[in-house]
Amino acid sequence: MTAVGAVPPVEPPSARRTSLGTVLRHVADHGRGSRAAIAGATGLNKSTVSNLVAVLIELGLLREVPAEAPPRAVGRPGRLVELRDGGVAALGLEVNVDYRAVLATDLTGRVRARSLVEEDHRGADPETVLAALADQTRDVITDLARQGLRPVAAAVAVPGLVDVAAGRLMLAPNLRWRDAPVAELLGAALGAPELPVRVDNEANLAAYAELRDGAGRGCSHLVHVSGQIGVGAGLIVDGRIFRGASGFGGELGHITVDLDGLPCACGSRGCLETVVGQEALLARAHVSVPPGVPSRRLTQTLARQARAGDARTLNALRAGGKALGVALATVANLFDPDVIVLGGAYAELSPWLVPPVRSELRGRVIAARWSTIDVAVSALGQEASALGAAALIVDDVLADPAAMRAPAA
Amino acid sequence: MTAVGAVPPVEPPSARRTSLGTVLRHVADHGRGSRAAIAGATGLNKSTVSNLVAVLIELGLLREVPAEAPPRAVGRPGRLVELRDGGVAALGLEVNVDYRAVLATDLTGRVRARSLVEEDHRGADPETVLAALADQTRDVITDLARQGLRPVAAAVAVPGLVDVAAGRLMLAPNLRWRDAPVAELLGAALGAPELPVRVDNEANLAAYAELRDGAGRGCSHLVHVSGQIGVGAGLIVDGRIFRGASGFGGELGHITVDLDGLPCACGSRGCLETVVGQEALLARAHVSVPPGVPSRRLTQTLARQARAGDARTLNALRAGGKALGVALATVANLFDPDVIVLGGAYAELSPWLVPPVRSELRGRVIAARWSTIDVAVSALGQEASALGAAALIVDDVLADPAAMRAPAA
DNA sequence: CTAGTTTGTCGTGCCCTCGGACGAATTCGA
DNA sequence: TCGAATTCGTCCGAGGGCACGACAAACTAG
Repeated sequence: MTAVGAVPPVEPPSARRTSLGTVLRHVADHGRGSRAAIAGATGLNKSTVSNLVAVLIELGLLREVPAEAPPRAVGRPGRLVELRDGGVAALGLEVNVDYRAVLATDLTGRVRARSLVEEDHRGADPETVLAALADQTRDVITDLARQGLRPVAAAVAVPGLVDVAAGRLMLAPNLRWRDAPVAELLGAALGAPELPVRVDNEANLAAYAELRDGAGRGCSHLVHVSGQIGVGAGLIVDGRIFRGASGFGGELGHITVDLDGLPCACGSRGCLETVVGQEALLARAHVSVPPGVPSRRLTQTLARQARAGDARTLNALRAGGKALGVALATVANLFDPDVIVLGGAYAELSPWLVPPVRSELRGRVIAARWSTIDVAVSALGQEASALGAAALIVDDVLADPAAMRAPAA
Repeated sequence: MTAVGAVPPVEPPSARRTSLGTVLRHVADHGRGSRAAIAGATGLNKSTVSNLVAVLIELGLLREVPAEAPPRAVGRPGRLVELRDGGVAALGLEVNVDYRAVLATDLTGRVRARSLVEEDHRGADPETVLAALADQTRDVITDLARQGLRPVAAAVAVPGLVDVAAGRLMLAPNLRWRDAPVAELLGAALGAPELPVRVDNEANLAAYAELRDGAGRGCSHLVHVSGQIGVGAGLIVDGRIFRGASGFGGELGHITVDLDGLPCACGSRGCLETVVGQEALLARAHVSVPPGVPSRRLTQTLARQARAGDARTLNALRAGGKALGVALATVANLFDPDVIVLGGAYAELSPWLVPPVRSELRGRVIAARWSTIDVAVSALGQEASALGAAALIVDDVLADPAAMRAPAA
């Protein structure tokens, strides 16, 4: 009676779940293979793998490769199985300041449907915005249905502090949202209660996308810097999203790069944002900012002026690149990542930012003498966060395939 | 044939191992309890728990509580089991610049034997130093034997970059060691091949000790700053030691706090060490440093002068505290820890360092508005790293009790 | 066409956990 | 003082799940 609050902290691992996950994960990571090869690589028994593969095919997650090139080895050729790119799909959603994105991938990570709406959400009502996002999502789902794909879950990327467990957006200064139950609202608006909805921070998910499908493939420790309105970082530690004790991890924009620097909106001085935040760059480059212009257009203006050789713009980018390099050197000294990925606006500005960043890293990172840190540029573009959201769902499926229901006939 | 390199990546989880671990871990975390209570809390079946407890008693890890106060509930009273503080012991060792420490704890974490030798190891031969450490360890082991305790494994804390998997110390600038096979050398010197030896970084282990037995008990994310000769940090992420991609994580001493600061020995400028490293503090406080004085004495000198109200010393500590606060604000913005622990020399200097650190954190940490970060002072002293090393071994036992052999009669 | 090799499946047995039944130990109430 | 109620620990049987070995299938090499 007293122990009711202490119900099973870990639900029955059930052994089966982990085994199914082992096999599916192996196929996802190493590509198609025969049952015998999978058994050899995972350490499971051949017959066990056979059994597990049968279940996974039944669940619509794997399929036997229909025909194959003539085998080159002696002996009976194996019947290859691979991830099924039909059947199950993952939804990746994003609400950001001036756009909404929805996309869906199959298990292999390929995008099968997408939808992007540019709209300014600043100060708008969460219910309204999420209802619009739900409409978009329904369109994507019907598109999926035409391809024979069935979504199993959705993840939403939002720009702010998230309580992941509760699916709530605690605080999003740029949206001017506060304590919005995103998962609940979106679930209601979708009218599909059987579709689980997860919520996570946009920077974290962009970092995850880089890890899975972008510049950080194969890495375990990654830092993704996204210069949007502010300067945020998504951190991947040991292959998993790093959130910190209370979800505030990766606040790169307000680390101090200059003790006596300019005052910042946060109340401090010399924050990174005061040098390489979008407003700061525009001001230094003397770009006039009419109200209501989406931030991406402003980045394009900066890039155009830099390409044209405008001295003030080049100076702004040089100073910004140096500050960014100092900040990233600090991050590198603390986190020791495999790779740092520049995303968001910084991807477009990378020709001018990367050289000073590399130079500062060389000079300031202690470990640089032994192992150099890769500085890469994101190629995922605006959809990065939504891609990361979908990847999160794909990972859920790979980790616990048994949680899936078999496809309706 | 081709897959030989890919032998079982995870050895048979064996189900039993994890179950034994679940039960033992529960008792360690929640204290003594009856079999029925453990079953209720872990979700395992009563009979299963009975079975597992019997095995753990057989292994010498648990014991039934001999007598107990009269129970206050109706029904048959449970027979309580608790962690056995006899039988199994964990060895925590440390080699540092000017001392060697060995201690042993029982499973409950209580120190049962210790040994400390002050000696300058700078430039000394790894073989010689580790042979001396092995002698010390043997003395501790005989002391343990008198108490009926049997060591099951040892962990060594070293000040430098460690390849944890290989048990090698790659680089220790202060010791002037390079690529020393610490685990191997110590194992040979001990002449006890059945005693596994692990190696880890001293700052990491001190942080772990704070998490387990010190100021960070119950936290999951912790930063431990140790001001010794240099300035190092140990980071705990999600209850586990954070090492980074290549083991360089937590290099706090060389993050930039002042763009135009003093040049640093590392080749950069404005590193934290140039302000709050021991040399910097001593220079600013105008303390003369005769050669060969252990660093701890110098810290005591600083503290004495500060207590006496020496203006130059107070100024040095004020400036150092501010720089430390700026650096820790950066760490907090990135890592979002529950608690920051000041250890090493900073523990002794904490009366003068903590106020400016707290003040900078308040002003510069974005999350400080919602959740304040605790700044604590280490109470573990010089033994912190060795305690953490022993805690690591205890954790190994708790995680996989079946790896233990039954005590010799 | 035969020997050799590798693959996938099937039957058997073991390990481990669960669930229920039952004796044991204690409190409460008559 | 004694029985009812309650809770604890153990025993026994059942079933899930994996490993092992045997065997048929499929293919190459000569």
